[in-house]
Amino acid sequence: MTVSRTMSGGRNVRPEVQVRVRAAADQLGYRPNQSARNTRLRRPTGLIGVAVTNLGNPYYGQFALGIEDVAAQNGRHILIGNTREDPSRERELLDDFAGRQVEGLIIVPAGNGLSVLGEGQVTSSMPLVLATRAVQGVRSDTVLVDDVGGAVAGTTALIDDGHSRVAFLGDISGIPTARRRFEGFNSALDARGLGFDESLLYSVRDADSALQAVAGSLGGHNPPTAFFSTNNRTTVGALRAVWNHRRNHPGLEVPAIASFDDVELADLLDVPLTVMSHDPRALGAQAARMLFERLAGDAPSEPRTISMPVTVQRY
Amino acid sequence: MTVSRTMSGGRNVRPEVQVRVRAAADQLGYRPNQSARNTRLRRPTGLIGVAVTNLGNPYYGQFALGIEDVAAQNGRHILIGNTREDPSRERELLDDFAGRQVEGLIIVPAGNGLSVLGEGQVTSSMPLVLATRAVQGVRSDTVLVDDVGGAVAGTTALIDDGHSRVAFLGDISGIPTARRRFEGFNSALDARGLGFDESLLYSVRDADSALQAVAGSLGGHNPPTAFFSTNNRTTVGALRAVWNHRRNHPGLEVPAIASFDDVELADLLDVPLTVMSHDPRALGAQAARMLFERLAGDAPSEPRTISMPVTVQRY
DNA sequence: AGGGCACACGATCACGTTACCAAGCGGGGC
DNA sequence: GCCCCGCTTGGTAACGTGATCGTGTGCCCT
Repeated sequence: MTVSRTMSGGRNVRPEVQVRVRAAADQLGYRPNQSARNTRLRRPTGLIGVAVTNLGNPYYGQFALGIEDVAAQNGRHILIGNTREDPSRERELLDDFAGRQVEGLIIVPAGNGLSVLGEGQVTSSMPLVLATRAVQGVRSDTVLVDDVGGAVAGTTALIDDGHSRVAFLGDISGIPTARRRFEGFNSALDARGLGFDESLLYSVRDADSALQAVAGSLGGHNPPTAFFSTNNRTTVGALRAVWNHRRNHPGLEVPAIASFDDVELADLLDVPLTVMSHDPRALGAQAARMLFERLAGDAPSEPRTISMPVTVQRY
Repeated sequence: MTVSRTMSGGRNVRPEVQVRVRAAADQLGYRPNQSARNTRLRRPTGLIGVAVTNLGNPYYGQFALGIEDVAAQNGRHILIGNTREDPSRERELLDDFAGRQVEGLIIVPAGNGLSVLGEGQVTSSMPLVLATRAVQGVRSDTVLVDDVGGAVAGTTALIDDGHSRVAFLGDISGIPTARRRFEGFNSALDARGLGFDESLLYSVRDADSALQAVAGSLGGHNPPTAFFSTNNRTTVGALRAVWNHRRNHPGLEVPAIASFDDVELADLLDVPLTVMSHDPRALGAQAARMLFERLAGDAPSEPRTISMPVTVQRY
């Protein structure tokens, strides 16, 4: 008990004894065992479980950074996992997180609406914040991006530039975010009395496939004059394809791109670019703040949904 | 005990009983408590502690992804922390990791050579792999990047292009990696009988300060004709500055950049660019493999150091 | 019938920690 | 001198789990 007291502040332990205890601890390499501590105390573990769909995407790096910042301020650590958009991997992670007694979860649900969160097993047992995507049937705090509004604004900007034939790059069957952006895209076309040519819908998910799709599209007959790209990965591919096209066909009008998500250096490329951007780090921080508010009991019992603003910039 | 047996495979439990146990578990939302399990078993926790210096840098996102991949293959999870190059934050993280009984550590030591790893407290108690930077006095598995060789090759390429006045962008006092790259840079100059003008050493650490430095340098008298940039952050700043410079001074020779680390889309910018690149994801995966080899007892007792190759590309 | 054996299941304890309680000691007020 | 109080210190139990062992049951072989 004297050791325990010493290690946790030393209240009611003679200073001289504390010195001896600490010296012995140093010499033996003793460190309090958090696992044991947690079993005894049923005290929070100080861990937050975070699951993202693609850790390698700089977007989620910034997102994780935002969470880490806020977590550190609150004396918590983050346990991070990568779902690769795979629901079964998501389930593994959630089970593991639950077993490790994390205090709360911040999850970017895996694609397809097949997220296992819908089953509500984990959900009910601990605070959860969903990020960037909602899941049907799950009532929890959620931080979304204004996908529809952003897509409307970006698409409208394209139309105002005279584009009436716009292709869409994104996996609307697999990724809910892409679906909502498609919604905004479509309603902006509608609002201006333009239809969408279904043959210009390219279901791509990464930079390479987007590059192929755009190159093919520009090489076909009656090519679009602009591309709507749903995320930073597809934008990189589209930019490369358009850049190649410009090089190979000097003098021709350069196709425009509207990109959801910013891409570093894209503003220097001299490709007509409309960026619908938001700050993933702020999004992560917001999600973390909501989680900690709930943990502290400062949140209303009703789940809250916050939508992060999307700004449109032209390059 | 019947519950315990059921939850861990169900050996020697009647199927009918197993069904009842699982039903009850589902209904109660019961999940085995990992903390308790760990105390009882002194069994590994399945956790790997990872500390990086800047989670927001896409470089470390890829690095973490490489670790996560290998960790998942080995049934482990990663606990990730951001040191922000701050040794005291590094200490906090390491103490916390140790207390949580992580099985091993993969650490990018915080800058300044002040990494607390030098004190050897944590080091001795569990397997450790250092990544990208070594720490004086610490004998452990290490995965480095061929900083010196890469810098020599990149610098030599610049010289072969006719550049003799090259500025250096990087924080050589704060970041060991920058120091080694500076070493290679210098020895390449030496080898060709060129000296380095100390006034062209810019101690910058992020994109903004690099942009300022390059802009100032190009605006001064007797400006350099090329810049050696130590990492992807400083390269982004340098590219922007050079790009602005080209726009404002059309017709003038465009300054060249040699960049350690690749930057997405930089190849499209029409700025003479030499990239000394390596794959951070492979680096992370390598570090993780070394750690798991050691955990499995398959590693020689002598610490190993692996150097990841650096390739030079021209754009 | 008796012995042996495989299987099913629960009682007990230990893992490292801390809450709680009890005991010892010294000082101050009466 | 006595009592009470506060500080210090250690004994004990309990957190949720699983290893070990003992007990009970049913089956097969002789």
